[in-house]
Amino acid sequence: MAIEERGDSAGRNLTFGMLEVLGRAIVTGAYETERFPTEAELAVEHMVSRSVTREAVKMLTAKGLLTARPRKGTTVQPSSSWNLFDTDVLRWLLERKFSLELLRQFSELRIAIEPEAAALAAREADAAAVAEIRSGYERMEAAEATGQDTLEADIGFHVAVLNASANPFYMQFRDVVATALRTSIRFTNRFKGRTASLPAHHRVLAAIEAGDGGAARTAMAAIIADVMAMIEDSERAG
Amino acid sequence: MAIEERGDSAGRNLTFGMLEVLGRAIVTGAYETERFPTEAELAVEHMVSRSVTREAVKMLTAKGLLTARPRKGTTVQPSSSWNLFDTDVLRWLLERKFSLELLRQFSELRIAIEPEAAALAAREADAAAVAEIRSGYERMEAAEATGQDTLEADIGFHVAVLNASANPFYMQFRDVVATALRTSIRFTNRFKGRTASLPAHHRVLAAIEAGDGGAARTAMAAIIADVMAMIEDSERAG
DNA sequence: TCACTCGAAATTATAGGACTAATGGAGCGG
DNA sequence: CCGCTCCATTAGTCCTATAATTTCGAGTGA
Repeated sequence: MAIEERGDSAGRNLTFGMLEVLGRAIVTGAYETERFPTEAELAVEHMVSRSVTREAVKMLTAKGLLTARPRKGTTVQPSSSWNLFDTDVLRWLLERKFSLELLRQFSELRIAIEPEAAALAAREADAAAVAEIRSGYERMEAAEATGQDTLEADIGFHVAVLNASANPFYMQFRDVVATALRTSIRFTNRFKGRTASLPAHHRVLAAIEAGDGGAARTAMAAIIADVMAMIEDSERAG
Repeated sequence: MAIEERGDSAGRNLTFGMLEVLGRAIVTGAYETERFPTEAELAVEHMVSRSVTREAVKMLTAKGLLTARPRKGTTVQPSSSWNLFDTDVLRWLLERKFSLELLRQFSELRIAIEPEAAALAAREADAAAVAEIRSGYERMEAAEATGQDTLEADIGFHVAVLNASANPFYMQFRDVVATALRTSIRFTNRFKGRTASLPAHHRVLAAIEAGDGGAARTAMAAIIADVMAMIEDSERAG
């Protein structure tokens, strides 16, 4: 199959297109049973030059999905060495191999990150960062009223809190959280009428504005715990 | 400068060698004032073919350090889009641009991750994972006695706890924590006679063996808080 | 029979040339 | 002054040739 023929978005150029195709194939387990093709085979199969093939393979290598050795060929790495905090890898996983278990594991991570980020934000955030959080909250209020834009508003709020932590390691989770929330909407949408709790989010905002780290941590923890409870209910329900 | 002439380890091949050289140069800010060279210039400058150059650039693109567009050239991305949880990127940062601030920010992340990982480990760890943690602790005891191997034993303990969480997102921090601890030894070594507290680590082990998540969380939090206090003391001292 | 060496084959790694495509800017025409 | 066209620049793509690396097996000698 030629890459240009794929119906969905193939990326800016042939290399990025091939990156998407191969990345998705790898995370969905297409090469768990059969060996990964050689450069030459990939080039023929996807109707691109060896240069394009090699560059795509190198990018996947950089993300931890592949290794290449002369004579041995190119092989898929065990999933334990994939970089899950690479937004491409995470997106492939969530879009193509979504599972409640994966969503629960990701939410377990949020339990660690976001309350602590909120606490940091309460201590460290400057006026602009706090304004971003407030603006995110107000957008959620507006979305609540109209029923539109709820997901993006929710994402905006959580991203604003991460940004306000003034710590690059926490800020790193921006894209990760945004990607995960956006792709899991198919799941959360099943719960009609269940939107993110405005009062809970307001408690986070108020605590950060007051500079109260402990209260911000507690309030954010409550939000994520709520998400977590919903997921665990679903897991029990099957 | 030809890559083969570099004194330090250049990686398995020319492409990986160039990846290291360019990656280090970028994170240390070598291109903050001057524009990033074009493919052709890089190839000439490093005396490699355009193929090698392009593959190295593609790997750096995959890690979020570069973007390339026709006519515009290859440009360095703002550090906010670098993937800090890529072990290469983190290693370049810590080895070449070490600062107390960076170490403190990283420790702030550990405050979020490791206590929660310990709590998960207490709930989820199987016998083999617990055995790994115990073995890590015993290695620390032995290291304490001989004064050798203390750093690697400490790393082993913390990595074993992350592994025991049975959550791939927490396990992802294995290499990151290992890299950070290993490269910050130059700093921690300045505190002669100050080794990781054995009793504190034993409390973590005992809580996990007892399946007591709350106690494991508290005990691990104490360990990281101790590290954090040391860093903040140093920051005040200058 | 066993171990050891050495050669051949497979596959990635490297080099380099030719051409294409995209894009930004200069210059030209209205 | 505006807008269009054309040109220069740079990454993107394709191709071919050769080198380097490593596995596997054939052969060889004890």
